[in-house]
Amino acid sequence: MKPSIVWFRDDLRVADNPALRAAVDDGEAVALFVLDEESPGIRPHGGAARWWLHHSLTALREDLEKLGIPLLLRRGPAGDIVQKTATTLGAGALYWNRRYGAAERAVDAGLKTWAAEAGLQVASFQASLLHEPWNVTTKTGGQYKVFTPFWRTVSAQEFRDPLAVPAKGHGFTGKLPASDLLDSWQLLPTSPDWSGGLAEMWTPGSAAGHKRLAAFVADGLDNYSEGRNRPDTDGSSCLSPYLRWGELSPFEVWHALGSRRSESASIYASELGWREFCWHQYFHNPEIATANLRPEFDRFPWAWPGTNGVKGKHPGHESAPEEFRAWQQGRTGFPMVDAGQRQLWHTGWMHNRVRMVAASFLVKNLGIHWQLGEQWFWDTLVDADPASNPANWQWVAGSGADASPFFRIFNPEAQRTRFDPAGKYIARWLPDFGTPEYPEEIVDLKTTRAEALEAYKEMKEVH
DNA sequence: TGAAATGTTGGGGCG
DNA sequence: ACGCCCCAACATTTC
Repeated sequence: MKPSIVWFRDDLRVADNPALRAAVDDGEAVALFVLDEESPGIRPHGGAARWWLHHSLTALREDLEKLGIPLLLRRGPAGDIVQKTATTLGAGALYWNRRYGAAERAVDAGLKTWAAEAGLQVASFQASLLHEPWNVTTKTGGQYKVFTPFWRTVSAQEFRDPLAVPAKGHGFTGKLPASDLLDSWQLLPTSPDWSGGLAEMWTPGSAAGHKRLAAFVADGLDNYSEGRNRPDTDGSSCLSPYLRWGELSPFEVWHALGSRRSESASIYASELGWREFCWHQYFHNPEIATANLRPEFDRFPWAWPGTNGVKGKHPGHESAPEEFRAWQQGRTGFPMVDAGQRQLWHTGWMHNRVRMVAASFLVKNLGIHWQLGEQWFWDTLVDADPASNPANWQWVAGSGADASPFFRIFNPEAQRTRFDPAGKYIARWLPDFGTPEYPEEIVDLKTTRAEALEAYKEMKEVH
């Protein structure tokens, strides 16, 4: 009896895992994870993501061990590695859950062709999205560009319930090919080890994800419509990293909401909808992290255009690179922005409302291209994925599909009064606020706002 | 999932 | 009682 390989990617869980289920149903299963930093077009993980991945793989290995299924770790270009591993092992079948980036799909398609020629059974499954992007189209057959009609259509459709954890006793017990030691990948930071704050806030792994989900449904969901806006409370679900790494599936999360139809439950459900919407945009626009979805933004006169060759210089922003560093390090002199950046640096996560404020400030008050902000978040967030992170940055910048209008400019001070009225959030993350050490405001909100609107007008005027 | 500028309204003080 | 002014409070428009 030949073993089946289940190739894990962004689905680091044993529950609700159709690929794992297929492998187990076949007979004996071997799990494989490939750290692929070489295949062209696949974005290498950021620092915070590497930390999460290390611990997530440790947790996955334990969960698989309970089922008796061994986990092989290999590093290199996934196409070659999977092929070699399957050959060495003498595997009879190859299963995985689908991914949606163009480069990833190219690797997967190549392997499907190879497996079919080599006589292996091969199948892929839907696991990371509630709705496959190619199954969601407007009446005229195009992709949805506006969230509301997208969500109206999609949330009315049926989808499966989550699958149970497979029974144990289906693990492969024969001789295994060599596996890397997880430590040899050096995913954890050293000299310095900056991960202490991440470990304080997070427990990666599927078990912790399920625990967090249950706690949120019990304690946080009913107040979510208010709570999600308040960085001074625990109103966020904090499920994003678990969804990003597939430690929770969206089917499980949806299922956990049950039949609740409260306003808060609907708002939370629509956040899952935004996640789907971002992934669908990524599927249709593989270059979403580098190309404006609205091409007119290619002409936007950024003070600091980033790396995509956008021309232009806007008066008053000569020192943008230093301002960018101030933004990254949380010393802009605007407490809402600075507290957010310090929370991010410390925990690998930033409250969603504060993300919007910090992003708006970078793009509209500092005039710095959204790509630079996107790259910073990519490197520092534990929940950044290649779809949601760029899609949300383009949403803030106004260059996205169903984006916020450019002239919707957040005032970080007004946001602070509205959403952190007692100053609890600021006090938590900015111990130096109110002392002589706290930096001066690096720009004037009123004039930079006016300059941003002027730049936007300039972009619109060019033909 | 804004904010600022501009417009409108209506109550109170006052001659 | 009336007109006038002031100015919050709210509504609408604009960016």
